Amino acid sequence: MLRSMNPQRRIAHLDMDAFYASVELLRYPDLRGQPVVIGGRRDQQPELLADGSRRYSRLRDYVGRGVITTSTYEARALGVHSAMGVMKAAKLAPDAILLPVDFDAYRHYSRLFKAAVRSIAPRIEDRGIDEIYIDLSDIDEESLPLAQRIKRAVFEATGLNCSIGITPNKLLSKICSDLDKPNGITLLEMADIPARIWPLNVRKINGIGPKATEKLAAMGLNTIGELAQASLANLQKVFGSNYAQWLHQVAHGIDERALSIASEPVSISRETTFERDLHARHDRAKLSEIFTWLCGRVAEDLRRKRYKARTIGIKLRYEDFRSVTRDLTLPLAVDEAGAIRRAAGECLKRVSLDKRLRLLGVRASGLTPSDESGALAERQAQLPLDLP
DNA sequence: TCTGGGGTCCTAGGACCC
DNA sequence: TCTGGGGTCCTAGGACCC
Repeated sequence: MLRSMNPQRRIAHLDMDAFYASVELLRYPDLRGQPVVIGGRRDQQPELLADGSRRYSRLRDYVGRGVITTSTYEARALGVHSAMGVMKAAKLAPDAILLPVDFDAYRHYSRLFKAAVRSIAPRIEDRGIDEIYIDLSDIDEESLPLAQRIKRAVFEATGLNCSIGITPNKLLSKICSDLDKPNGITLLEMADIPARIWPLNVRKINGIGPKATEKLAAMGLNTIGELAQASLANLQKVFGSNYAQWLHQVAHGIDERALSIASEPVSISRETTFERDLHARHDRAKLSEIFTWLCGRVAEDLRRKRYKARTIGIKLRYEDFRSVTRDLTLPLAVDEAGAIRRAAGECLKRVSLDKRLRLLGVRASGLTPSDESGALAERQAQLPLDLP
């Protein structure tokens, strides 16, 4: 790769601390210092009382499906973490405050913190609502004061804290931004890898999830250092050759990936988990209503973001949590609710509807910018004429 | 009282073309 | 009626991430 010819890079990973929960604390400062979790359904807004105070929902009052999206550090101390079912969290922390998610607010603060960082270092890679990579290679300033300056700019723009890792690549910076959370700065060089990275669990590596961690544990490999000492041949017996080679590299802290400064979406989707499982025949009207609604939302999203999609797909999750998907690629790209509904309806005919469903989703992929798709279609139509 | 919603990337097989 | 590879597109599922 050309990248390896470059002098050493300096890459930061910036991660907002307990982002959704911290945004909620800006709005409800009286909750500061308390265990607060964000998640569940969207219907438990705090109630404003006559004396101006608020009455909040408690975790113990919640009934139904849903997971925790984020929690404050006080709630985490009680064992409540992201992706945990709300009902399970309620057992651990019945008195914790429960707030509904408000993505519009989080997107607003997301734009603010990213703009603040860009004013100092313009080359950033978006990694979702609450984290970014920053290329600091061309900035003439020592890492520690630079990191402090970025953190200060983020705080001044949002009132929120973040944690930053600075290392020669994305892999290591991602690990490091987590090492001194919250409100931390971690700097690391390649020479520090044996002392500071190798003792960590393999799960700390972005790209090693629950399945790979379990397989590695079965091989007796728990720390990144143990993974680094493992033979490539042994890894290849358990993992595919590509993944085995990647494991071997990342264990040594090697990662030449460039930052992706601009990107186009690959797919746009909407899905919903029902309050109770629905049956295709018994709950036909309800299911049909939700299906049409999802197609409408996907159409809205496509038009708002100015894309058309040539492939429409559905996703079903059965009561036993098994999921299936079906796709249909159309001759022309679409962005209208009716066309999406028809294509998704065709997909629905190809799945079994004997068991009850807990989730239904609609997905649009094969995206083309809608501004140019007309011109593109014209060009394609002319193509045969241009051939010799 | 299990297990959300929005994504990306990879693999693998079959169709089809050259 | 005997058999190549390579390339692209489509579909389905799964791991992983935030």
